Amino acid sequence: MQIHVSIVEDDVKVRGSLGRLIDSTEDFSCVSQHPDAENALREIPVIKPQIVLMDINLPGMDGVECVRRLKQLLPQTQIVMLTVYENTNIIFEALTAGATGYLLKRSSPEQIIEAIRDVNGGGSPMSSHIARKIVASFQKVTNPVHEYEKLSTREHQVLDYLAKGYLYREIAEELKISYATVHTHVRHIYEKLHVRSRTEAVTIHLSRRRAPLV
Amino acid sequence: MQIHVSIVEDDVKVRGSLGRLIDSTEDFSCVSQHPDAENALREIPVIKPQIVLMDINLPGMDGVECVRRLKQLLPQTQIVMLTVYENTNIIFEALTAGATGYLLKRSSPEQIIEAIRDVNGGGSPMSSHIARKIVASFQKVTNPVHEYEKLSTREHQVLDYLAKGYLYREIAEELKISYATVHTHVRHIYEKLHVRSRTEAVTIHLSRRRAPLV
DNA sequence: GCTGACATAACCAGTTCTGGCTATGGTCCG
DNA sequence: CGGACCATAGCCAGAACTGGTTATGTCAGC
Repeated sequence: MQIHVSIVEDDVKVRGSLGRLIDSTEDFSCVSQHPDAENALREIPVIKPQIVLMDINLPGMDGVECVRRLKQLLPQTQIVMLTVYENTNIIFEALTAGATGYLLKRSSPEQIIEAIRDVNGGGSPMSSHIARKIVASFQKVTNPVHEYEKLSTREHQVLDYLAKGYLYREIAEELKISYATVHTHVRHIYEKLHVRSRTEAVTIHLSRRRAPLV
Repeated sequence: MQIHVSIVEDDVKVRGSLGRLIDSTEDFSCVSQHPDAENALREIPVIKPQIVLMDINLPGMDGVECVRRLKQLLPQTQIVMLTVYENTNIIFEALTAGATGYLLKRSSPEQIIEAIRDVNGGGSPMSSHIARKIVASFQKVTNPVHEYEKLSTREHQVLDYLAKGYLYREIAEELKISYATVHTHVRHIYEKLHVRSRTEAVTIHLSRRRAPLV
């Protein structure tokens, strides 16, 4: 028996090529396509596909909210999120909302097909890159303070300068170390704090520096 | 009569070429060179040059502190700071510490000579790029809140997303506008807040959002 | 009706950051 | 002594940001 797949995606070109990809696969069938969340919520409960591919970014209601509602109506349906970027917060929200997998749009056709097969087989497909982010997100949520405390002395110093807006080059000069070393410290800081940018790290830093007074 | 110039610069190559540049100029004479602030503070008061070229970044005591002390000992001496980068904070500190001019190291030999002549003639040389930063710094110091209030509604929205660590691309998607427009908003925000990076803008943003509660 | 501010959008050229690696030497602990 | 950090440092590729410029349409206010 064929696996029925529905697609929710506002970009008509992406939607079309996904549909063709699915229909061109032996045991898959694209049973419906929806340009927005509202349309999807109206029609998918009737169609009852096994799998839904859902774009995160939709006009009007976003993909995450759509997953939340759809999952309530169709708990058996597996939903795989599609996104062009990796935003840790949204990944986390989508998963708690009920998504089963999480794929990057730049994934190859083979990977997408494989992912659908995986979900149908009880798996939870996601790029390894995203998988790490998810683990990180959970760690962040369940244990946010601990990680910050793990920063070494040097890493704290570097973070201080990052918060002041210094360039790597300037931090290197201030601390009399090389640019490469600053770079390495920054990477370690990001790993420990589970963030992907200076701003996110600084936000944590600033909030932590006030919190201890409580 | 010749203009006597002293140089404070830790990099021996830069020091050497500056010295040669000065000595190769008709009415200039490089009367001393110093590899660090401590050496400069010990010897320059004895030599009493008219002009001092001072590197901002020195091992041990930095150039700004050195200016502060040197100016106390030799109020008549004009000090021109040399730096490889443009950090608004340091520029401001150097000027309040007593520096008269501010030059980028990547300035041409002609510009450097011209700057020394300018200082000796009562001027205050600095690259136009730096001049703007200084004006901005003063505006920032004398009127920090006003500028922030000038942000338009859209700019405030964008700044909110910047603070959350969103990429331009993600902000564009959220607000349903193009990447280029986000870029434009960000530039306007930086101009109004007189900053050069996301982190600096976000720092102001976060501090403002707490302040009104007081 | 013009001026000024705002929101939108695009182009280009640098610069900076992010994230994979690998690697060495030091320290501390079990 | 081995293992686990830590601090240091380098290479590389790709992504993102910064800054300068130009341009268009809208809308409020004079």
